[in-house]
Amino acid sequence: MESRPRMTKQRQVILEELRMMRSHPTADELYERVRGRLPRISLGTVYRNLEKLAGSGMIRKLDYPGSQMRFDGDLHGHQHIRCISCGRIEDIDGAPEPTRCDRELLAGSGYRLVERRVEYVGICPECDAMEKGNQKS
Amino acid sequence: MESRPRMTKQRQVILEELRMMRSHPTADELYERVRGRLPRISLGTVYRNLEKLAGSGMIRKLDYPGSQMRFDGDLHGHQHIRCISCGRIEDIDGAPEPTRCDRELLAGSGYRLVERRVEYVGICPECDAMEKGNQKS
DNA sequence: TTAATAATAGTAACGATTACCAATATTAAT
DNA sequence: ATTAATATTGGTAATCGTTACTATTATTAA
Ligand SMILES: [Mn+2]
Ligand SMILES: [Mn+2]
Ligand SMILES: [Zn+2]
Ligand SMILES: [Zn+2]
Repeated sequence: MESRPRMTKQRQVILEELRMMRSHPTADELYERVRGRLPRISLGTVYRNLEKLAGSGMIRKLDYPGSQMRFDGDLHGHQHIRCISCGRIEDIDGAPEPTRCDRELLAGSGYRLVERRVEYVGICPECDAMEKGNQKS
Repeated sequence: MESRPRMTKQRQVILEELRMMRSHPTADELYERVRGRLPRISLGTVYRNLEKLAGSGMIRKLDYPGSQMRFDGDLHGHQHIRCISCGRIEDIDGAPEPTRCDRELLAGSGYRLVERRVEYVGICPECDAMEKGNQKS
């Protein structure tokens, strides 16, 4: 009835490569990377394994609105900021997400609060410089 | 060079219907609704107009991770909570989004903070009751 | 009216993700 | 090592929300 996961070469390499990267790659970015070591791997396998690994808590899946999913091999508690210009996601080390008057705010809704996500959106230094360069007005 | 928007029957009806609805419909939900008044309208027209209306600030576009876009005809400043079970989005009237130690947190990143989104995720009363009913264990 | 051109309906294309399936690799037991 | 059970794979097709295309129509200002 139950099914034990098997540590395949593909799963191993995907996990290793993701942990090596400091960035937060999309599935196909990671796919390209992994192909360096396993040229015959398929994109579907990458998706499948990322899903499994995220499900078992070995990696983090980051899904932000309006962009494809990204993955994080760093389980250390940290926040992220996303660049609205290029989509890059950077780590923010620091205090865990704060909580406050949320209870009061939600009191009337009848909802059972499961998660409170704080999403930071900004412009990364590179894009900022670029925008300042191409100023039209 | 410049282009002035035209108030077509379709745009008018889409805006009216969205403003009437208290829910936060997806494009195709709104499409079904609008077809009651304009049977020959196409889904593409609904998408196109929602985009235009959102761009000009006449409606709000809500894009949450992992689900299709939703739209809000209510411009009054308010927050939302989304049910992770059924996807429904409900209004939360109350204080505007708080801000605090964010500056400090972001100081080291070099990013220019554009927006700080607080997303509430929970279980709506209906889904909560349903889950309590279908308990397996 | 007229002319200029947004906007439309219908449909095809897109891109990220998932589903399918016969072949293969991993695991645990022999 | 051999085996048997089955999780996983590679390759590909399908899905689904959304966007792009295009000939035709409707809106606007003159
Ligand atoms: Mn990270
Ligand atoms: Mn709302
Ligand atoms: Zn950037
Ligand atoms: Zn619900």
